[in-house]
Amino acid sequence: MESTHFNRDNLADKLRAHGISPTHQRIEIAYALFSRCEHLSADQVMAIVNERHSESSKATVYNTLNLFLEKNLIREVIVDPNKVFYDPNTSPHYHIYDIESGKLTDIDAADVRVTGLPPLPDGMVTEGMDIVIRVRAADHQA
Amino acid sequence: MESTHFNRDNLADKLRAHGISPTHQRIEIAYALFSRCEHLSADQVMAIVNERHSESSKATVYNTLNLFLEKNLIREVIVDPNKVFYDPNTSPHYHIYDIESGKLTDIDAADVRVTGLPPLPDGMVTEGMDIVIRVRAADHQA
DNA sequence: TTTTCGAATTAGACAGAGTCCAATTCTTAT
DNA sequence: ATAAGAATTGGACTCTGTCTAATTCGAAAA
Repeated sequence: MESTHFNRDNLADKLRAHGISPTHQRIEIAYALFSRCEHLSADQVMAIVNERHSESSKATVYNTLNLFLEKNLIREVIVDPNKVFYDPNTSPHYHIYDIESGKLTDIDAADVRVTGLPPLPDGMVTEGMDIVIRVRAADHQA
Repeated sequence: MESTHFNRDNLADKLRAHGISPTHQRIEIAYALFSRCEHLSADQVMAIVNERHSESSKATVYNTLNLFLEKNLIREVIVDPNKVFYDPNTSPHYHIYDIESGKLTDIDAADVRVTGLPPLPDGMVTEGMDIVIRVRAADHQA
């Protein structure tokens, strides 16, 4: 099982599997996200993709990230009021957020159990649940 | 116990109790938040406060909301990538977020139990936990 | 009451994230 | 090879939020 190892070729397949035609720019953006398995903001993605030569414009980066979101290739994580993070991990999981460094860490949802939630309002359907644990280095005072 | 009923006078006391000198503008902003018990964005607060006459500038509204946050008079809720909501309810609670209307509803934390969370990384301390249940009207398709 | 001085407020310039648009350039099927 | 549609682009634009320097407020001292 080498499927965790992404290269441009199997990423193109992954895009096609999600109904996305794999253009050069889209593959580079997917590669940025999936090769390093991190939570990246749009401008981090842009910086990575354009490291060597200019590969993608700002508009394309945003278009593509939103397309990936729609097609459920990635998820967005909203913890910082200033920017959205994009998460290449789409399996159910929650997050630990270091409020000082801004670093995000995954928590596998499989082990987590939440009980005592009230019933949803009538005619409403769950789209998902986000849990964010905000943490801080113990020695720093708030 | 009529303490749930806020007027300008007991709001001034509430501000003082949190170490905030109660100016005219601060009281109006507090009144906007606490009289209606809703989740408001900064520009909603500004609109409410300036409904009749112009009472507070944009800078004051932002300064004041951030001051209230620091002094734990209110909390911020980050669910919408576009704007922060300010929450006059500081007792432990979570949120239901209607992704179509943007409406936020409180869930009392007292009944909710979360188990199976991994231990925190070494030297880290919890600042708090946010839970957001994203919902949608059942008939609308995603 | 008047003066004084630090605190609060203000307008408007600014910054950064993200969107929009019309023009250009790629894809791809024929 | 070509035409039609899709993707990409730069740059202008919007929106939320911050900053700054100047003004105004208000409480305490005189």
